Amino acid sequence: MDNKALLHKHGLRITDTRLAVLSLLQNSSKALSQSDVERSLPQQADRVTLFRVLQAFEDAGLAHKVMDAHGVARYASCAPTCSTEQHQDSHAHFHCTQCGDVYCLEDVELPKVKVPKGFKQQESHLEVEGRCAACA
Amino acid sequence: MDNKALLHKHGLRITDTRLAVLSLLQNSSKALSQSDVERSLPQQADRVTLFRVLQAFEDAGLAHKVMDAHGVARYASCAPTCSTEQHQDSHAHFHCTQCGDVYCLEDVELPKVKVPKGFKQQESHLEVEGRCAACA
DNA sequence: CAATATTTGCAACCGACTTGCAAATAATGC
DNA sequence: GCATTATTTGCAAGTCGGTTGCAAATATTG
Ligand SMILES: [Zn+2]
Ligand SMILES: [Zn+2]
Ligand SMILES: [Zn+2]
Ligand SMILES: [Zn+2]
Repeated sequence: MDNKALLHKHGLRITDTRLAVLSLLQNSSKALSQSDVERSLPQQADRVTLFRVLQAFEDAGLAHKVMDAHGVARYASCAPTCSTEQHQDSHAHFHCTQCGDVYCLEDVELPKVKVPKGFKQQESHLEVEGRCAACA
Repeated sequence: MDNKALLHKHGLRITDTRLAVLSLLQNSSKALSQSDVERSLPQQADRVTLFRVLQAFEDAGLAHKVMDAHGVARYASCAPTCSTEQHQDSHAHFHCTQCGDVYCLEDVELPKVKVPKGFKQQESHLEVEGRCAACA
């Protein structure tokens, strides 16, 4: 399935910017911030548009958002099983303490945690810190 | 040991604002953002001062910083074993998806994760999402 | 109490995030 | 293809958290 069909399947109209951003995310080994996308995009697009494209991708289950160590949102493409209804991104993330880059890691079995009385658990995420290959 | 001695032990001068912020963190069941602190403080202080107080607490090992789901820093008081040299806050954190509040949880044994070749792991943190007692 | 080092408040700036609105554009049906 | 409609885009502008430089205020030292 090409990306036009992919966008359509997730209920989004096909535009040049969306196609370009989608490819960018798919071909990146790391999660990209909005400004990363803005800088890497072959064509140029307004910041607000990129903000909304990334937001739409997240809503549609095409990309998931990870906060980096500075609290800036970074996006990575989703597994094919993600949809508008539900994301299935249970994998861990690696945060480089030097350059700040964020990488998706494999799925991991997470330990059970005891929460205070009355609290309801939904999902858990593991965040790993360290140095990436370039910085180590 | 009272808080004056505690500040002194961590190499910080004793000021009214620092004492008040320290008590606030110690008596809070949740992690507090800078603006939480500003709102809850009995006395009033400039927001830059609070920023620097929290920053100093983190450097000194008196408080640790957790990013909430919106990428805003929240602070919680540290275990007595934390110091300028090293933090020992290996516990998990609970993030309420409704109100956004962050709570420190117990220590957990974390699973080993495989990272890409050349990457160096340092620390890992577990983030649990769900509803807190008030929101559930 | 004087001398010194630190902390505070203020003004100001930055970057990320967000919204409203009008113009441009994609999808739909003839 | 062409008109109609719903969506997307760009721009202006505003919000908020985080951050710095500097001078005034204050804590510590002796
Ligand atoms: Zn997903
Ligand atoms: Zn991921
Ligand atoms: Zn600590
Ligand atoms: Zn904590």
